[in-house]
Amino acid sequence: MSTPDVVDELHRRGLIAQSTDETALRASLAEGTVTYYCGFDPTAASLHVGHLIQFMVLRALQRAGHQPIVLVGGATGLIGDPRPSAERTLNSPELVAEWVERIRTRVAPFLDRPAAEEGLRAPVYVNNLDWTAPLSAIDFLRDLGKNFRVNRMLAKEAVSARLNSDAGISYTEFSYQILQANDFRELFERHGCTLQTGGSDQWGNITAGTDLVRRTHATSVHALGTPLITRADGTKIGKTEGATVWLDPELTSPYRFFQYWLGLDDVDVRAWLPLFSERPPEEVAALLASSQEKPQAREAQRALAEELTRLVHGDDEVRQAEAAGRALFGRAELSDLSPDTLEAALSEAGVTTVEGEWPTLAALFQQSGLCSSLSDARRTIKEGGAYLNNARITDGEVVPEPSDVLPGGWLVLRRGRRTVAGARQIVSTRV
RNA sequence: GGCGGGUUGCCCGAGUGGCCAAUGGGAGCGGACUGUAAAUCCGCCGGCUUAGCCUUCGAAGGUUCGAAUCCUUCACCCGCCA
Repeated sequence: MSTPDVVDELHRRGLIAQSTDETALRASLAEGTVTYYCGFDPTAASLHVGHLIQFMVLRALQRAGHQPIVLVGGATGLIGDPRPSAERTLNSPELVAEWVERIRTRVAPFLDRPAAEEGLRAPVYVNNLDWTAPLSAIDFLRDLGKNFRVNRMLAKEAVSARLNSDAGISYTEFSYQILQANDFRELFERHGCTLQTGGSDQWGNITAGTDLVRRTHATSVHALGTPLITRADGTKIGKTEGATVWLDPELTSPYRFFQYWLGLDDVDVRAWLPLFSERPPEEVAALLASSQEKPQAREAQRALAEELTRLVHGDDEVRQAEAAGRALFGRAELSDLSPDTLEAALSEAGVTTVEGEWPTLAALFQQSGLCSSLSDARRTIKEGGAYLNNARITDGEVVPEPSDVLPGGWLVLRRGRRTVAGARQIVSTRV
């Protein structure tokens, strides 16, 4: 029995949108351990669910016995890769450095855990600031710049889109592809890295790297591009209620993370399940069939929510998130829930505390973050979208009654069908 | 350096002296219908002590009874020319 081919697996799951010479890549992967890398730029304090697909590729290759390198772009994050729309705002070096660290610690579990538990190769972490910062302008122009033809650089989609837009493009962002190309060259020289994976929106930068290695080392190295994932409604992955779904639990609670996947529509979950699930193909097929036959059961959504929450946040958080969901969306009367259950559920959903007297309900909605302003809270109440303990609120100017308070001192606030927060009064001890 | 064009609410984009808190579209939010789905329909979508008031149209000044709209200066962006 031959070992399953990792390229086959990636294709089956739809994780490959484009690649360089695939025959050569397959041969290389079959021949022995390949060192491969994927880079993440610190453009925010955390990665988000859109980045998960890169980890799926990294993990599949790791499982096949290859050596991962995770690059965090301490240098490229200072420059900014060209977005199709407009120039990026530069972030301060201090901030970028902070994000680099934060991202690096969050990313570890994806590859370190399999290394520890299954004896796979442990990832190497690198920061491109290490080799980019020492580059002088002379080095950059003489040693690197000579390898790049402006004609080809202009032809890259990210650049040409901007050239044809009102926004134009700065020399800074135009240079980005050279830095990313140089990363591949550095990793080839330092670690023998011969494969880069990344999103298809990065394809121009990725091939700039394979070209550079070919020019400077007369060697063909490889690249794999993942498909760009969009939702059925055309919006980007990972946005919900106007907010990004981050991987960092400080920014997006595991509960909300779980709810994001659970709330996917049927079209999206069917498209995404193969991409994001590492279950055996038969299980994935069964879930897809279930989604077709009895979509209202939402089995595919639930399976995906459990699997990904477990991957990103761990077993305990899956249990908490599920229990919270059951408590807050279940049929049970809130007053029948035990204080412990209620507290656990609400702390997952989001909690606000009030010192002293209860404010008006409208103010409570604003303080809980459910509404962005008092006006917003009043508006929501007027529209019939605000609930206290699952009962619609009609007057926002009243103060909660003692009889409203649930066991444990909680009020359950809800906006719309499914955005929930808890509020509790703190009896301030006299100073 | 010269000439021209531009900077409007989350995004795109109307608006060239009062009828502008500012048309329209998208995103978002709420309701109805559902399956914690999609589609659809209806409503909302700067803030507040909400039949009223306050602060917005790159920044600062100015003209005017009155300015997003006119003038001046500054900043930034785009294009053509040098």
